[in-house]
Order: sequence, then C-alpha cells, then structure tokens
Amino acid sequence: MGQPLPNPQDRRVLRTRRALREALVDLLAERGWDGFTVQDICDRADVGRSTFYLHFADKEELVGGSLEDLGRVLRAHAAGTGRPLAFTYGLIEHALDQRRLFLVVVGKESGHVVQRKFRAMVLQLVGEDRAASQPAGPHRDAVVAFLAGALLEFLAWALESRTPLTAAELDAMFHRLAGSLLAA
Amino acid sequence: MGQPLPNPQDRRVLRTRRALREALVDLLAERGWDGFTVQDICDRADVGRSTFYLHFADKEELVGGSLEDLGRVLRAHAAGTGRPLAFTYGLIEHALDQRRLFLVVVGKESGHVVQRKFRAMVLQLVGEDRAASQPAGPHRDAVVAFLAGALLEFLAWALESRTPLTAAELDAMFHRLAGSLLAA
DNA sequence: GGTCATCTGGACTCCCTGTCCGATATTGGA
DNA sequence: TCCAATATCGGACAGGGAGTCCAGATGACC
Repeated sequence: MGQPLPNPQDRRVLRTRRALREALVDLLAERGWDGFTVQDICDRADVGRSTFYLHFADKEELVGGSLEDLGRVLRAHAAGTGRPLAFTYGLIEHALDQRRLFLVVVGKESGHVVQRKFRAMVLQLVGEDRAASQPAGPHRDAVVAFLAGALLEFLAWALESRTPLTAAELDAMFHRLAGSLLAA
Repeated sequence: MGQPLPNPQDRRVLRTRRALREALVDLLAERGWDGFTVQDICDRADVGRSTFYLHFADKEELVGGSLEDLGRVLRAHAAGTGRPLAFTYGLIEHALDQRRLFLVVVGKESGHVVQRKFRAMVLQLVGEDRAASQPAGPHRDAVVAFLAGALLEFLAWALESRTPLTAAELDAMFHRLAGSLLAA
C-alpha cells in the first residue's frame, strides 16, 4: 500500500495493468462481482498474485478507471446537441452492446441481498399498481421500471439530503413528478 | 443445511430467531452489509454460532422475512384508496423513520463497488444536464434523482427483457416517459 | 552490457465460513 | 413432578481467500 507505486511508463507495468483490467471485465461479465477471487483475475491475466498487490489494493481499486472512461466518452458524444439528457443514447447503445457486463451492474442480480430484495419489492408494488391502470405489455413494463427506479432514487435523495420535508410533502412531490405517467 | 429444521413452535426457537433478526437489523443500520460477520450477529444476539447455522444457511437467509413483512404492511395500508401508487406514502414514512437502515439499502454507499460507481456516474451526468436547464435547489436535486433512478431501472428493464427495440427507439421511449420533466 | 525496477512464486498469518461433536439446558408432554 | 426429546452451547476442525513479505529470476531502459 504505502510502497512506491510502479512507474506507469514502464512497458511491463502497462502490460500487467491492462491484462488485469481485461481479466476483471471478463470475469465480471461472466460471474458477477462475487463470482471470482483475486487469484482468478491473476490466473486469467497470467500475472502473479503478489504482482497484483503491487498495483492495486483490492478488486475494488481495479474497477476504477474503466467507468471514468465511459463517462468521458458519453459526455463527448453528447456535447453540443442541446437536447436534454443527450447522453442517454450513447449509454443505452453501449449497454445493449455489452449486455452481460451491464446486467451485472444494473440487473436484477446486481448488488447485495438487501438491495436486491428491496428493489424487487418496490418493482412488485409498482407493478401491482400499474396492472390495475394500464394494459399489459412491454410498454407497461417499461413504465413500471421507470417509476420504480425513480422512486428508489427519489427515496435515496430524500434520506441523504436530510430534507426537512415531511413524508406527506415528499409523497406529494413524488406524485407530482410522476405526473402524466400516472394518469394514463 | 439438509438437516431437519428446528420446530418453529418451540419457545427457544422463537427466542433465538427473534434475537438473531434484531441483531441483524441493528448491525445492518450500524455498519452496512459488509461491516459485520456471522460471529458479530451471534455475539449481539447472545446466541452460539453453531446455533445460527441450525436455523439459517447464511447472513442472506436471515434477511428474508423482514422485507416481506414490510411489503404486506404497505399493501394493507394502501388498499382501497384508489389512488395511484398509494403505497409510496407508507414507504416514505417508514424510510424517514428508519433513516440509517434505509440508507444502507438505497443510499449512495449501498451495493457493490461497480453499482456504486456506475450509479454515481449516471447521477453526475443527469445532474450536469439539469444544471443547464433548471435553477439550483432541492427541487432540482429531486428531479435529478428521479430521472437518474428512472434511467437506471429503465436500462435494467431493457436488458433483462431482451427487448427487440433499438437503442434509438429505447432512447426515444425514455425521453417520452421523462416527458414534462425535461421541458421545465 | 550494466543497473535498476518489476515480476515471480512460494510461504506465512489472519480471519471468516460452514460443519460436526459431546455436553448441557430447556421444553412440552406423560 | 419427572422424563424424553430437542435446542443450545462452545470448542475444534478443515477449507479458502485476503493481504504481506522475501529472495531470486526476468526484463526494461540508458
């Protein structure tokens, strides 16, 4: 950890880090975050396990760079279009492209047990509600997902911001935001 | 595992299970899912570790019941109001009540590294977009959370349903759903 | 070609998991 | 009340992954 990090110019270092990154992404897509060990990464990357710890403290630290890259790409691609949420197109395209990988990140199986179960419950509750007001079909499923996700993140915002609003006010606010989707 | 489960009528069994459940919820709120071990649960519950495995296979299996209870409560409370997404009020109220616990489940720190970073990135991107179109303030933050959550779950739906829609069609669909929020 | 940094692989400690056992304590029924 | 059944206890065990360390081989860079 506190040791002098390897020189990021050296070919060996570049080679090692790239191999590890690639192995990580592969294993992530194949087995999910909990499905592999540091040893597995090293085996696939053909890198000694002690070498791994020369560069990264954990599996976690290894993930870092890739997502930041993606963010930059999306921003660049969407720049200057003037369209609201222009980045979504690139994101969706990329996700469809790397389906397995993205399923690990946003899919039903992603996250810890508690999150998974809670999320499933909210999806279920929203689903039951929409089932009463909309005809079945992919469109309804999309709306359910949209609303459930919005609710989960809205909740997270409320808790994290320590908003002084009451439950009733927050609830009204959420319903106002959901607006037109609830009428149909 | 495959052994005959303890009789769920026996006082000792009830006492043990309740103690374990309570300890789990406490530790969850205090330290998050990864912050404690089976041993920690047993210590707090004053239960032998071998006894734990007499009842549950993992930490995971222990979480089960509580969320199902919550779901039932929310459904019952919302029944018959005829209001769309009526359950949200109870949910929000409960979340504000048990803030620490719910932060573990939906908060920024929740989930695995990959989810956390990806989620943060999407929130960031949506935030940058809204910053250009809406005045700062809690309302904008709420809208950002709402849209980011909706996008994440919409993405999950698209990937999991294996929809035949193209990226362009999905993107258009998302923008249509987001509708009025993008105009303001 | 020499020097220096990196990689290697093996060994080691630490901690958590999940299983099993014999001894003890508590239960619910006779 | 007493007994047989059944839970609990706590300690021991094997298995495995994490993270650290070192001495020696290898390869980079000048």
